[in-house]
Amino acid sequence: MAIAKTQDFTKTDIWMADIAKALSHPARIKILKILTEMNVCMCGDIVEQLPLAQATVSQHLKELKRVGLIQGDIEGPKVCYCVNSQTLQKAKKELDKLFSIVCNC
Amino acid sequence: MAIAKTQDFTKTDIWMADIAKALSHPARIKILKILTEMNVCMCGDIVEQLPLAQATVSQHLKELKRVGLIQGDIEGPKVCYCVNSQTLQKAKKELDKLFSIVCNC
DNA sequence: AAAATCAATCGTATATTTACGATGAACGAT
DNA sequence: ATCGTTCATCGTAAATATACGATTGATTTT
Repeated sequence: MAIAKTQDFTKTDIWMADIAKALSHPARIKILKILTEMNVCMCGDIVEQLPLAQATVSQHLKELKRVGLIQGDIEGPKVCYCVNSQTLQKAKKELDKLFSIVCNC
Repeated sequence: MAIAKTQDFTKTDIWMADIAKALSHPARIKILKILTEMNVCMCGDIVEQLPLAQATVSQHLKELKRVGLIQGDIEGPKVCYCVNSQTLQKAKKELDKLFSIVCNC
């Protein structure tokens, strides 16, 4: 094996990249905003505000759920989505750290 | 055409998503850190610090260049890469705005 | 001029992402 | 029990991303 070649990425960098990936589609950024604006937050409501089919929106919600940026609570036939402030705060903190390293800002 | 269905994403959300996409790989996050740490910043130096082939690193650099997060100045046979503070600052600003909306943080 | 160095690009394989219609599962209402 | 609502999942197609070896082009060194 090579010397430095084999060194893997840090867990933090991997996590950071994963969060960034979740944010890497305008629909998902918009979804976060919608969830913040609205009191009620069913999938249908979100679909109405996006130029995408229900199946596609559901997929985007799944991706946001995967990294913990949102959560969905089942209420009968509906699912009430909301942002997960804890994960968002952690993401903000790590992003701040990254930006303070790479651009002193 | 439908009522709300056709409304497109905002330019800001698209830009934000694009920046996030550029950050959505641990190698690219690591590259930004390497470029910050090092005075000299040739592609070869970066390749040495990553578990990836030269061609792959070049591809990642291209993606970072695409969104303007880094720039590469040709110096003879070498290319001196460095972060673009201006874009990074703008990204930070927009991210801060997003986070203040979606999580009050 | 020839050789060496550096990095982009080409060609290619594989995996992932994005999008949609259709279907299915869960639940409330009738 | 049946029907309507809601949303996840399935199946699938197309596009994009990731990775690498090989090649090419540019430039410096010999």
